[in-house]
Amino acid sequence: MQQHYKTRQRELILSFLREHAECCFSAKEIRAGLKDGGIDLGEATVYRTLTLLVSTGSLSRYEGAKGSGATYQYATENPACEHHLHLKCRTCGTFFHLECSHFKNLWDHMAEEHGFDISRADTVLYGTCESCREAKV
Amino acid sequence: MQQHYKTRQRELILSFLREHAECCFSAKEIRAGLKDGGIDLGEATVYRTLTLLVSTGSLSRYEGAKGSGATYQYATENPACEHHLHLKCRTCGTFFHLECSHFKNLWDHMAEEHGFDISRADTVLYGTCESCREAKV
DNA sequence: TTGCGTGCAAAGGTTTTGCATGGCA
DNA sequence: TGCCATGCAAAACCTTTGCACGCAA
Repeated sequence: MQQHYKTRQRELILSFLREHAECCFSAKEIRAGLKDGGIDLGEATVYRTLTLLVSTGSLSRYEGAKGSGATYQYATENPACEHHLHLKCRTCGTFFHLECSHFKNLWDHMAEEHGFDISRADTVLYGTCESCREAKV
Repeated sequence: MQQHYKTRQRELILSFLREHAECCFSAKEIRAGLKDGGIDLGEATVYRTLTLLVSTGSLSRYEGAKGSGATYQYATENPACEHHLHLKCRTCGTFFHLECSHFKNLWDHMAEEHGFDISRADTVLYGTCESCREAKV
């Protein structure tokens, strides 16, 4: 197993995401966000760091929608996340976090009846949010 | 609203996906599949056609996993798909279709209690399949 | 000192776009 | 004939990789 050093860059990236734990950011946005704070990191470093932090469980990675790349988010280790669901509106692009115990049934059912272990952190349900549904009418 | 012509290329791509309605294909795979049949379409044409067919509802588009691109599948209009769920194993990459009435509860709950209209065709749940779970032990 | 991390530049893969030509209606 | 579609090549994007230098432990 390889060892990991604690570096300024890793701290910066992780801090940035921890301070905005309710949002998802693309690699580009993270880089831009840090740049706004006067910190300029290499592109490769950002990608390598994100990959590392996802593998250690510090971050979650979500596959991007059409055209855009993947997005990353600080992974809260709150046990409440067992019932946590991620939603993304196809129309306005908003990303929602939903706490609802109703979902536990689904995960359990999937695991017990279908042998599939759903990754809560990775999974995003796509659809249309309330505001956009109303706007369409 | 723009009009659409019925062209040989569109028919070919749609036929290919309809004949393999149980599978997902990347743009590259679709092109390769047609090439095996002696049909060589331009790259841009394939992408433009796929985008068009998704917008008309003939196809579903799924965001690809890390590294790979998006995949497309023939959109069956079977009402049974109301209970249809898509799963993708992060380990082996296998794509599963699962028919289970259990999910209707979730969709209904989402719509009624949270105002979010989930798109069945677009949504993919990520996790680990049975075989890979066993292999890990 | 040792070995991992960083930054730059270049490369890789997927998808989009510009433009002239081709084809449907 | 009038648009829309196709094909090629080039470009745009996002992400990864190679390599020399820098830095944590």
